[in-house]
Amino acid sequence: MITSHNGPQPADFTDVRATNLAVVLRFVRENAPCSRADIAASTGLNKATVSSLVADLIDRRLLRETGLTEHRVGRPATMLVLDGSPYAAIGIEINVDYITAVAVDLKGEELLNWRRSFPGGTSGPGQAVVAMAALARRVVSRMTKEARQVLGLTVAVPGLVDVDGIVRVAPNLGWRDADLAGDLTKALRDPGFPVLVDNDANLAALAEHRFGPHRNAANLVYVTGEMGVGAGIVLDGRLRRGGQGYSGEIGHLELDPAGPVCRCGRRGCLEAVAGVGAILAHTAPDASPSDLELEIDEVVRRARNDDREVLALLENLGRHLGRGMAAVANLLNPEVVILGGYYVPLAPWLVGCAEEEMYGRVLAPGGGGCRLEVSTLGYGAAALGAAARVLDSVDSGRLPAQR
Amino acid sequence: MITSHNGPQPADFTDVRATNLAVVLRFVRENAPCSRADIAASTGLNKATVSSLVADLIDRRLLRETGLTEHRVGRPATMLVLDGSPYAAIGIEINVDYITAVAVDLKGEELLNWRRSFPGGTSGPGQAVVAMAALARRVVSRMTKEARQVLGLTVAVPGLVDVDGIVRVAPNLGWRDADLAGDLTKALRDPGFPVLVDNDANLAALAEHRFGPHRNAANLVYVTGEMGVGAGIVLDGRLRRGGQGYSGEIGHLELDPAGPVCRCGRRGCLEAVAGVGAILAHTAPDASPSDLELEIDEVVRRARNDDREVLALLENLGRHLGRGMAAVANLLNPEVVILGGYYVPLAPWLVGCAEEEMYGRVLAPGGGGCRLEVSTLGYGAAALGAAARVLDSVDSGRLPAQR
DNA sequence: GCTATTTGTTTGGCTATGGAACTAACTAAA
DNA sequence: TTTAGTTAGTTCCATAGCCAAACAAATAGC
Repeated sequence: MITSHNGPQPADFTDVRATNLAVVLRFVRENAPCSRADIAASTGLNKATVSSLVADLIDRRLLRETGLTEHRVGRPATMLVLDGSPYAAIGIEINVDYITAVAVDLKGEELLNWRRSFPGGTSGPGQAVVAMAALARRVVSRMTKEARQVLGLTVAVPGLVDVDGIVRVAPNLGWRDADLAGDLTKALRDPGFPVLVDNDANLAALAEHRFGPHRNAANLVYVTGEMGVGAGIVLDGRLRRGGQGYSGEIGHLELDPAGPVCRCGRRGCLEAVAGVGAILAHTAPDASPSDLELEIDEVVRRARNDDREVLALLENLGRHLGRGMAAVANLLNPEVVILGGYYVPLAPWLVGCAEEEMYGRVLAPGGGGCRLEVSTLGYGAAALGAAARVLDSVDSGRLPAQR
Repeated sequence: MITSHNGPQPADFTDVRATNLAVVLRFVRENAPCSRADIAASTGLNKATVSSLVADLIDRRLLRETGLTEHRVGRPATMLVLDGSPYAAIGIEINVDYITAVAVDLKGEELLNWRRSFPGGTSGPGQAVVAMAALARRVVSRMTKEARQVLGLTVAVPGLVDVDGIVRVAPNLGWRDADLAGDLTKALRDPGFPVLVDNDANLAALAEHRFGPHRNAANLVYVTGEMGVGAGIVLDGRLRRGGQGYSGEIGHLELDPAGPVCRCGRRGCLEAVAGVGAILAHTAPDASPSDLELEIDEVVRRARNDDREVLALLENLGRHLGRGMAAVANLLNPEVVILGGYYVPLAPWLVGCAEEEMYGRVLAPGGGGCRLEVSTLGYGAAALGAAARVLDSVDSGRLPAQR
């Protein structure tokens, strides 16, 4: 595919072909089932060209013909759909206490979703690589058994991942400067597919952009509330990682210089006043990070029972969150900000006040058209996004070889 | 040029040609003088292709052959340079008290830089359109007299400009929902070149990206300190405008809920604590907006004379500014944040403490590689960027017709 | 003057698009 | 049942524009 954004990148015919193959593939993904004639009419490509492109994609087993249309004037059309069966994309998410693996087919249909508990907190990625490699091998072998070719594997890490895929800092895992992609590739011994690493919020944003209800939005921000708070930024239809890959670090956006002390040492960081930790500090002051999910469940239970203290804490959190999101909305003007992670179960008590604060602070007329929404993708968003990362590279022209 | 970022956009041969023409043009812009052989070697295009492309560009009078190299083994090379003479791009910047017009040639050489005082503050863009049209006509006629073809005109406006070029709100000008591009096109009566409108900070960012000392940075943020504070965001080599075109509104980033009241009604906005108005409120409480420049000169004078009060105010402003820039750096991870507008003359007293605050707050290792710098483009940055906007569309493949 | 070297052009082959004509397969109506 | 009309998809050909290789041109150095 012809990439226009970074300097002199000459184009030739193979680029045209790749671009048009990707155009057809994406069109079918979004409009399946559809006919060759539909594709030609909607994309502007010539009928003959579409036929040639479709034949190519069928050869590569990316598309498949289904039945014909009936009971219409004129020759019935041969309908085309994405062929889900021959390929798989794998996404793995690692966190303090668990590893999640998902596999999806070309359509994005989830093929499997495995979660393994994982005793994190060790002093390096060594054990994690072993555990991830083991899990990945089992996923790959399952996919192979289903006669699927694995297109790629991406790992979502809660930390700073630089442009080369090196994990620079992952505070909750205790990692620094870990070449996870390299180590994992080695552990998998020539896996035959690319292994990538990226930040979890970035990948969750990608998942929303591809699979979420706001998949039409070319500009969206995904904000994840775990122990920390991170964001993934999609602008003009692509993930924006910044100069070194460290974009989206909003956890230490300073909201109130007189606020509570954050674990980073300063006061009033978004994370300290609007992270889920800000609530747990009151309701379960000595919970360990690995009990996070249970503690949140407890908060939800108390909120459901109209526990005054918890409701007040949640409202306070929501207001601070709304202020943070206003900053994001003013700076980036996305169509939507999507709350994920532990913000999801807490959303019923957060979103109202967060919205109120946010809309009141966005300068652009009509709030700049920016809505605040809650993720519907569940906890596995980052893992799903990791798989989506693989599909993205297919969609942008890196098709699997013919035959 | 083949744009890959927004949905199905099929490609054909003319796209390949346009892409490669743009590749050659950009290469020559950055490496002139150079030979056809250089271009082929560096871009990877075939020598024959380069010859054909260069011939085309010479036909369109975008390139010109200069002398030959001498005293080298082998056949001497015909050197190529951008042909500055036959074209011009016009940028106009409108502000409360003045209108600036600049014209540049293809190389970006400034052909003229006119500044007219303009009694703003009226209740609509009508007078401004008349004044701008008059100025534009004079610039155009000067360009025509120099036998230059005008490639386009862009207007920089201090306000929110939506994706269609409508000025939604321009507080200092008192405008709302003004179709400036349309009105100006009408006033110029079929000018024969495109007329565009964009936000001033966006365009200044573009100027930095093309002409500034950090022109290599694919990710940069330009922050302008006028009465308000605005930002222009370049990520992955292109201006990012957000969903509706309202990105970069950092003026009302809330830094301190207990801070001074902002003109927006809330407290502690970046604009209220780190806008130049925050100083003038103390040093010249009843200055009119149109005296801004004089008042800033006075502040600079007092700072040079070690006026304690002013130095303290500047340090305070710098610290707040640094905190705001830390938010930007954490969220976007640009290679550089460039301070412009009235921050430039005040920079000697601001940058030190702003940097200190910023670097201390950026989470990524090594500050994420993000530097804080001061614009060297002067007051006309937005007007220059407006002209650069025109050149950008040429560079991305919209070449003037042959002959 | 001869050779080596480098530049730029010419020629031919190849790929992939677009347009037009054509075949295919159906519905609807006479 | 035949015929006209409609839509789908293929075939054939012209064209654009890339690449590779051969070639012509112009120099330095011996």
